[in-house]
Amino acid sequence: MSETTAAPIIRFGRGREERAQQAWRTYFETSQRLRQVLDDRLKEQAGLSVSDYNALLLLWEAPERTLTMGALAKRLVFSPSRLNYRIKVLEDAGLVEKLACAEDRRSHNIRLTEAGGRRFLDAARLHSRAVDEVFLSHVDDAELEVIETVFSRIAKALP
Amino acid sequence: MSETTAAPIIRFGRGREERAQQAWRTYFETSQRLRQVLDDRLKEQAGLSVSDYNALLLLWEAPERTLTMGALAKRLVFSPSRLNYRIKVLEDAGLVEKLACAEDRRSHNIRLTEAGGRRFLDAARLHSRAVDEVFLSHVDDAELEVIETVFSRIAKALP
DNA sequence: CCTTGACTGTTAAGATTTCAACAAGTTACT
DNA sequence: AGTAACTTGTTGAAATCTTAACAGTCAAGG
Repeated sequence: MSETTAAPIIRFGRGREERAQQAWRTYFETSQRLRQVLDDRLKEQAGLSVSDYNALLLLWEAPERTLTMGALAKRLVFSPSRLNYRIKVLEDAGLVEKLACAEDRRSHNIRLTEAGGRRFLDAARLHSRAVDEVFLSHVDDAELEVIETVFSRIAKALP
Repeated sequence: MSETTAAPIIRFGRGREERAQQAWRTYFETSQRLRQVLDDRLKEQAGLSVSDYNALLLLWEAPERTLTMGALAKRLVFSPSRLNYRIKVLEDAGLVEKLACAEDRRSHNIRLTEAGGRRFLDAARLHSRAVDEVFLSHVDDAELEVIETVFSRIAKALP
């Protein structure tokens, strides 16, 4: 640690505050690595980024396998323009199609194509295996329940 | 998917597998939103991305406030070329300086400047407040310990 | 109607990141 | 020494993402 400063902000081993920040950091760094590993693996095995996979997942689950741009942008955490770009890519790859929307002519419906569905299912098999391997297999039931509880509580409180 | 017992076609009630995937998803989505919120907030309040903040944090803690490119790239989860670009930005901003390395002449030492240190401390105050608000304040001690335990276990097992 | 303001996406330009190929320095082996 | 293999970092081009400004549509009030 540092010797020069009189009152460093970062200290270890003192109160709840310090241990809490340490726990945060462990969580945060691991979380980042997890995402990286899963992303690399999915790209290699299925040629999809985790973000694109999540887009397909949301469409797969939606009624008619269809969602508007807005709905997608909100659930993925994407800026409208990022989504726009990404959808164009998925569209060019034939996984998704963009349709005019009758009720609201500003809006566009994005629908999973047949090929997109097949591609999603392939990826889902591989991805959930990877999630098991890097995450779930290291967590017992009680721990998993704590995680589920805590993170949904946090999600509710998020802006 | 379970090979050991006869797998029922129809399951009544959700098994560990389904609940586990649900917990994963809650964790994963919330995790993404957390990062987003903290990043936005730190950018607004201190003009630093969370990634850059973490770079400064690692340097702050290092002996001599100095690390090599390689050491930084590894701890941040950055490709060498991304780190290279980002360090150039921090260098231009005067927060960091790049020095030749005597022991290994391929290598470069990155050192936090005086201004970088001040900037880091400012950001650290704001950031740790934000972390409290969006994360720590929603987690009690027991839960926090579970999280610390689980995520360091996972980190150890990561490739 | 008709205007005003909000909502939904789109675009262009610039910033950042990835990817692949590359240099230079080190290490191990002969 | 001399060479091959590896490690450390850098580069340029292409892909991706952000930001700010925009066009079209809707919805509410006068």
